[in-house]
This record gives sequence, C-alpha cells and structure tokens, in this order.
Amino acid sequence: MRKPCCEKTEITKGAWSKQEDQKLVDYIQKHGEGCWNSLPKAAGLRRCGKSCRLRWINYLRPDLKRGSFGEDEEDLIIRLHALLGNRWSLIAGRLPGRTDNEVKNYWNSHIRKKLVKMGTTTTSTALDPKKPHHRDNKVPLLMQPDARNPILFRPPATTLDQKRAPNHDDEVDVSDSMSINGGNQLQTGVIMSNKSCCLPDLNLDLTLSLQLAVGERQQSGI
DNA sequence: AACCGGCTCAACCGCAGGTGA
DNA sequence: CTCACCTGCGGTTGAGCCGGT
Repeated sequence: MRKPCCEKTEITKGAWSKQEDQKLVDYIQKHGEGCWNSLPKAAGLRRCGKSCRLRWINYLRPDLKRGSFGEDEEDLIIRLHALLGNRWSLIAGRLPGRTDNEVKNYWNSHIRKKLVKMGTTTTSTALDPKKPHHRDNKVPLLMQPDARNPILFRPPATTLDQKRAPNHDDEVDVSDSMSINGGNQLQTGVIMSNKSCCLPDLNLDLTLSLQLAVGERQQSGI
C-alpha cells in the first residue's frame, strides 16, 4: 500500500506566497536540488515535496526564460511533438529555459487550436492534435530516448542531470544542432545516421535550420 | 458599470518507473 | 525477488485576467 505523499492535514495548498518562494530559493541555493521529500521540513515549508519541486522547476529556477514563445520555439515544439507526442519533458528539454508545464500549456492553449483550426495535424500526421495522447499512446519504443535507443535525447536539465551524471552510457550526441535565427543553438541530440531507420513516415529531420522550418510553415499557412 | 465567456497558467493529482533495503 | 519509497511525468483543474457585449 502506497502512503500518501504527504500528510494532508499539515500541508498548505494553492498559490505560493513570496515568503514561501524565498524560503525555497534560499534552501536550494544553500543545499542544491534533490531530496524533495525531506526538503519542505528542512526548509521550514508546509508544502509537500512534490509541490516544492514543481514550484522550483516551473517558476523559481534562475535559468527560466519566461515570456511568450517565439516563432522558432513554436515551430520546434510542433516538430518535436510530431516526433515524440505528448512527451512534454523531452520537448522542453530541447527548449532551453522552458519547462514541460510551460510547453504543455502552450501547446494546449495555442498550437493545438491553431492546428485544429487549420484542419491539419502535426507535420507527421501521426498524431491528432484534437486528442490528448495518453500514456498508452506512447511513442514507439524505437523513438524513446532510452539508453538502448540509438535516437537519444538529453534529458531535461533537472535533477536527472545530477542523479545520472556519472552514467555516461547514455551520453547524447549533441554534435548536431539547430541554428535558431542565426544565433542561438538548440541541441537536438538526434543522431543523424539513425534518424531515418524508424517510422519512415515521420519527418525526423530535427536538424533543419529554423529558417527552413519557418519557411515550410509559412508555406503550409500556419 | 456589470456581466459573461474564453483564455492563460500555476498548481494539483494520480500513475509509473527507478532504486535500495 | 519483493516491497516500499521517492521522483518525475502527463493530464486536469481552477483562479484570475481580459476582451466583448
């Protein structure tokens, strides 16, 4: 039997106050991320560890970009979604400074509607933007960012990096990168030699320059 | 000015996978 | 091998905001 993640009675819920934020930030700056379960007590917060983790990852992390998504980011999301489905954390991992929650919200509020309006699906046509993609509807095994999978993705830069850093078996080839607006580099982590070996109906070429991608999008009227 | 409906986004919930005892 | 715990993920919810009437 699984215990509840926290004692409901002593837990504060809802929006975070500035004081709570400050406590969390102070604690993490001192002790680093991790041990979310014990963090609230140690930091003097009446929140459950999950809530702290979420608050930190989605809102308080210093490397968060915030603000609205650019065209390049939107385009990348569409492409990655076509490739990965609702694997928001993986998609977010390709977007520096963005969180899975942010990407998910943006998809649901902007992109999905846009695509539905167009009466089209994503670039692959494999996924219906109108329907949520449940866990059962997983990306085919071959596409999963798994250590055994030649198509590898760098995990989102959260605690995974800390926990799994020593394991270089799943090192990602990030040598190929996506040039955004001639400036920023987004690392796709897709190994080119394998990208076309599976799901040939999917456009796996995530290494396209954004200019090309945007061009295509304009062509299709997005 | 008041009401209403749609939208956004922070936060919660439940489940699944990983891991250590 | 099994079980319990921890963490991360994806779906969903709801409060607040905003624009239209």
